[in-house]
Formats: sequence, structure tokens, C-alpha cells
Amino acid sequence: MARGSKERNKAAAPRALDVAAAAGVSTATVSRAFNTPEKVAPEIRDKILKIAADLGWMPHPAGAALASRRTWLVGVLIPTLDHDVFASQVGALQARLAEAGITVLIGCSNYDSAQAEAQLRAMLARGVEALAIVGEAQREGVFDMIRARRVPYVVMYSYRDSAEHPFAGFDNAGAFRSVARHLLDLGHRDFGLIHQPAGDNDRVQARLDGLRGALAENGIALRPQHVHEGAPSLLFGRQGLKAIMETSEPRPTAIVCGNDTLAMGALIEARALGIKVPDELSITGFDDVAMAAHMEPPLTTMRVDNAEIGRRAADYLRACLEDGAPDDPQPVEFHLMLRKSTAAPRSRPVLPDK
Amino acid sequence: MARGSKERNKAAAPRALDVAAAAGVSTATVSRAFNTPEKVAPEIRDKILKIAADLGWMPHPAGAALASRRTWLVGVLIPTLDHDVFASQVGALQARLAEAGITVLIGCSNYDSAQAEAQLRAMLARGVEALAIVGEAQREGVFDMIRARRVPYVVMYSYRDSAEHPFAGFDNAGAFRSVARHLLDLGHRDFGLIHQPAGDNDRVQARLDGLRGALAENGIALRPQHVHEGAPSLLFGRQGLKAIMETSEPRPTAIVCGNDTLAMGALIEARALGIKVPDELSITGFDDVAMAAHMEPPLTTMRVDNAEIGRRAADYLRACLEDGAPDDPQPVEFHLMLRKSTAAPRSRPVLPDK
DNA sequence: TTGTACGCGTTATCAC
DNA sequence: GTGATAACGCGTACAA
Repeated sequence: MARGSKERNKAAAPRALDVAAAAGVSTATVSRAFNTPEKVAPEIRDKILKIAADLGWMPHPAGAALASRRTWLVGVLIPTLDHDVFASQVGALQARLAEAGITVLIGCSNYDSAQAEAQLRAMLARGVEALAIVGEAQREGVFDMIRARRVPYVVMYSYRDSAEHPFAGFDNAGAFRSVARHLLDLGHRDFGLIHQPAGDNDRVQARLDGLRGALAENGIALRPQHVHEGAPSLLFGRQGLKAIMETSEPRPTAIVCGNDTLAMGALIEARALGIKVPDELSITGFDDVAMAAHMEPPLTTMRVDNAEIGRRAADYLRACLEDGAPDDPQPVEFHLMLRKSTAAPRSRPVLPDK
Repeated sequence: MARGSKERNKAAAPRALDVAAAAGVSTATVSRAFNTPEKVAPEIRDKILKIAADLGWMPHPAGAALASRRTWLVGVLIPTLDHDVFASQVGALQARLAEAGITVLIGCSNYDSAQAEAQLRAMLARGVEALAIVGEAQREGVFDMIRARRVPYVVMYSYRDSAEHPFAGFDNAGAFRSVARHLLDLGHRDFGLIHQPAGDNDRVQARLDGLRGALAENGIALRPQHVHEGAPSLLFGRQGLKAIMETSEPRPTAIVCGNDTLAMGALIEARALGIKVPDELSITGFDDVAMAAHMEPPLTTMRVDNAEIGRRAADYLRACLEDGAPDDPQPVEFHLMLRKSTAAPRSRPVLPDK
């Protein structure tokens, strides 16, 4: 006896065979009633659907996956959900894939490549049909593992014009170059930089490269004492600005921040120090979070449509699953939001006497 | 011929049988080498693992799920990832479940009960073993559907002391009661309210009930013209405050906001209107986002540890899967962060002449 | 410790 | 339009 040899108290879950028996049809027809309803006579279909509903039956996913070789699962691997940027990307990706009947598996690496690899293995072991991964700085062999399984994937958030991976993102270096040029055009020559950790983070590295490159073109280099790397928090933004302003002169007249949170921290600290923004000091952010436009003064920052990144990644993966070999996604545009935290330098920032 | 009858150009994926043949063992031993390695002789195990790695084999999830009746999948259904609150909950839930080898499926309803139901069906159809759902205001039959499948679940974010569902969250009504009492204790008697949409949202409804209840105990009612419901955005916070302040006297001396975003908007608008906070007007938020403490003045708000909510939900579901019938999660504490945006009312807010 | 043999529940193929 | 039947790939009692 296959099931219930020890008479169970919990009734066994119904199977397609039970529905078929009750409807007086074969399991094949039950399956068709659910998957290709147009190929089943309307009366029979309705009867099957009703009986299935009564019995509380739906196709068992494992059986269906085994026979059809489809799981309708796609994995997305991100550093953390605690940043709006990634949350937006995942949200949009999920919405777009849901339209195609695909469900999203989520994994967070917490910026740890070992966790990233573990999450990835778990996803492959759950049968994901495709993957979206933030960042290309992964452990050696990670992409080989994905390719070996012939799972289509896309690298999200980053963007390079390269055949190495398909990318759905924007040009981080270009975006920061654009910030730098805005400040250079205003006449700034002494820069400070407050940024989030760059190790293992190709996006941040690209941004720094873009900034340094644009400055170098003008014969300008960042002084080490004017560069602070740390947690992407409001608090570190404050600390970073304070440390820079306490260095000996010449003090920078422009502070570039790795994201808006740091920039808002810097703005708050500038006010606390009595430094006038933008007259004495220009400050730029990155991301254009909701609060940025409402700061005092409103923050000049870079807007990137993260939801669009998620959508493009989703569309690309859908195309992979449906067509086979789609074109790589186009890079997402970025827009410098010129507001009141940047201006031509009028005077050097002065600290009040202690 | 089972496979490759039409000679395929793409080599077929390796199966356990291939690994077994290469290692000179049976498929049973291959399976054991992966699932219960301690029951396989070390040399043989290592040999199998090496061959599997070389061949790029890992157990096919559908076959494994079918035979073991385990998918190691848990679903989480939230309104949106665009709010830190839910993103934090999901992030912590995912981290905690990953420790147990469980992968998380995510679905967003966008505050739409039809989408919620569709997402839920999809998750059940993918074989989730348990579910975490934000909010108990779901379509009729949703919870019946879950129970019919005997899938353990927990309602996240909300909390009621009720046998109807297991809850992992906090007492929304109590939290708002606490905000109201703080303002009442300061001497406020005229209140305004700016809040996010309450329809279909049991958390918001509970909060409003808590507020109105605490006021009613003191014989106070909210005037309709002092209540504004709309998008949970900075902008609506500004608009709401402006509308309230433009009503005829007596104007409220305290504004309760449904979340920090609205409260920060209100704070910004108050500054724009020349209304002194907290001397003329007290403003409260909810959530204690990072920016709240750095506003001018720092925002009095309610802190809830959303990551802890996610963790408790995860622990409860793990216990369901492992033990069977754990105790319901304890409610998460909330803490009123007393800062500078609230004070005893000194004078009524005055609008400058237009 | 290892192998044998069977069941897991569905879908796809091919007749009819 | 429908039914019979053979995969699908693995886990696991049971036997050895």
C-alpha cells in the first residue's frame, strides 16, 4: 500500500489521481485542465476545476517541476535590503517577473563574499532558472558555477561595456565624472571625499575612479587627509566632514559624498560647525533620496532610477528564458540634480575659534 | 532510449547515476554522500564529492523535493519593498532562515489584495513550507487557503493578543496611545493628524484607534478639518500641515504623524510657514528613521525594531517546521524617543500675514 | 557501510 | 478531445 499503511490521522494530501477519479477522467486531463485549459472540453474543464477546488488540490510543485523541467523561480542576490537602492531594484524586478508568472527567491550577502556564494548555491539547489546578481566582484568561480549550470544571469547595478557579463545598471564612473565636472566648472580646485567602503565593491571603486580621473584631467589630486572611508551612515558623514575641516589649510571648497546619507550628514555637520553651504563649501550626494530635495540647503545629487534597473534586469532574464539570446540591457541614464548645496567657491570655509 | 534520442547538441545535465557510475558506487551512496555524509566511508565520500564537482553535479531540486517532501522554501508576503520597515523585516527574516538552510521567496502586493492573493497562490504553487504575511487584512479565504494546505504561517508587523493567528509584531494601538499620552501629559488639548491610507491596512487602523481612544479618555476628539489622509510622502506631510494650519482657529498645538516621512515633511513645512517647533507646535513621527534624530529640531518619534520582528517571525516558522507547535512569538517592544520636536504648548501657532 | 528497489506526483508523448 | 503510459531524478526503507 503506497500511502496510509499506518492509518494516518492527518488525511493525505489529495493528488491528481484523486481529482481524476472524482471527475471520471484521467490524470492527463486533470493536468491539461490546469495547464492548457483550452485543450479540454469546457464542461469537463469546469467540472475538474470545481472538484479540485472542493478537494483543495493544486498541482504538487515538485512533481510538476520534475516532469516539466520548469520551476518558475528566479533568484536575486544583493548585498542587503537595508538600502533603498537595492530594495527598489528587487521590488521592481519582482513586480516585472510576477507578470510572467515567475516568483523571486531572495538572498542577501551582507557584503560578504562567502555568504554570497552560500546564498547562490542554495538558490541553484532550489532550482532557479535565472539569476540577477548585484556586483561583479564575486568570489572566484562563482560565475563559472553559474555558467556550468547553464543558468542565465545578469549583473545588476554595475555597468560596463564588456562582453564578460550582461549588465543591467548605469555607468558609475561616468556618473561621478559628471559630478566632478560640475564642481570643476564652478571653479573648485580643492576637493574632499567621504565615501562608503570600496573593498569588494566594484560600483564604489568605479565611482572613485571616475572622480579621480576627472580631477586628474585637470591636474588635481585628492589629498589623503581629505578622503574618508567608512560606514554609509549619517553619523559617518558628520564625522568625515568634521575630520576634513579640522585638517590644516588649505581646506577643500567642495566635498563629494558617496551617497546622500553621507552628504546629509556632512550638511548637518557643516551647519553645526557654522560653515555656510554653498558659499564657503559645496557638498554633493548620490542617489537623490526623497529627503535630499528638502534639506537646508537642498542637496545637489545624482539621480538614478533604480526601479528601472530592476525592470531591465527582469526583462533581460525573461527574454533569456523565452527567446534564448536577447541583446544585453541598455545602460540606465543618470541625472545630476542641480540644487542649492553647490555653487562657485566664494571663500574658504572658516572654523569658529574653539 | 531515455535521453538524447535526438542526439542533442547541448550535453544533458549529469544525474546522480552518472556520478555513481564514475565513482563505482550506487546512486544511494551518492545521495548519502551529500545528505548524510557521516554515513559514508570518508574515502568514498571524498571521491564522490570530487567527481560530482568535476561533473558539475548537484542534486536536482525537483527530484529531491519530490522524494524528500522538502523544498526548504519559505514565502514572505509584504506590501512593498519601498519602505524601510518592510525591507528590514524581510532582510532579518531572510538572514535568520538562511541559517537553517531555508531560502526565502518574496512577493509584494503593492497594497492590493488581489495581487496579494495572486502572489500567495504562486508561492503555494512553488512549494513553500511556511509563510510570513504582513497584515491580517487579507482577502476572504486567503487564510483558509493557507490552512487548507497545512502550511504554517505568521502574521508580521501587526500584533493582537488573539488566537486567530500567530502574530510577530508590536501593539500598534498601544504605541499610538503612548504617543497621545505623551502629548496629553505635556498639556496639549488640540490635535492634528496626518496619516497614510488606512483602508485595508490593519496596522494604520489600529494606530488611529489607539490615538482616538487615548484622546477620548480625556474627552478630546479630533476635528475632521485637522485630519489628513494621503500618500506617506514628505510632500504630503508638508501639504497636510499647511492645510491644517490654514484652517480657522483654534489651530491644533500638536500634530501626530503616521510615520517619520510625514513628520519630517510637516517639520519642513512648519519652518517654511514660520511656525516655531516645539514652542508653538509639537510634531511627532513614527519609525525613528536615521534622519529623525538629525532634523532641526530632532524629531520625537516611536522606535520599533523591525529587524527583531523579522527575526521573531523566522524563529517561529523554523520552530513550526522543526517542532510542530511552538508558542506564539512575543510582541516586540516599542520605545518613544523623546526629542526636541515636542514640548508643552506655550502659544498657539500664528501664521504670518499673507 | 553499501546496494537494491521502489515511490514521490506530475507532465509529455503517442495512440485513439 | 481524451486516455494509457513512460519518463522526470532523487531519497530511503530494507536487505545484505
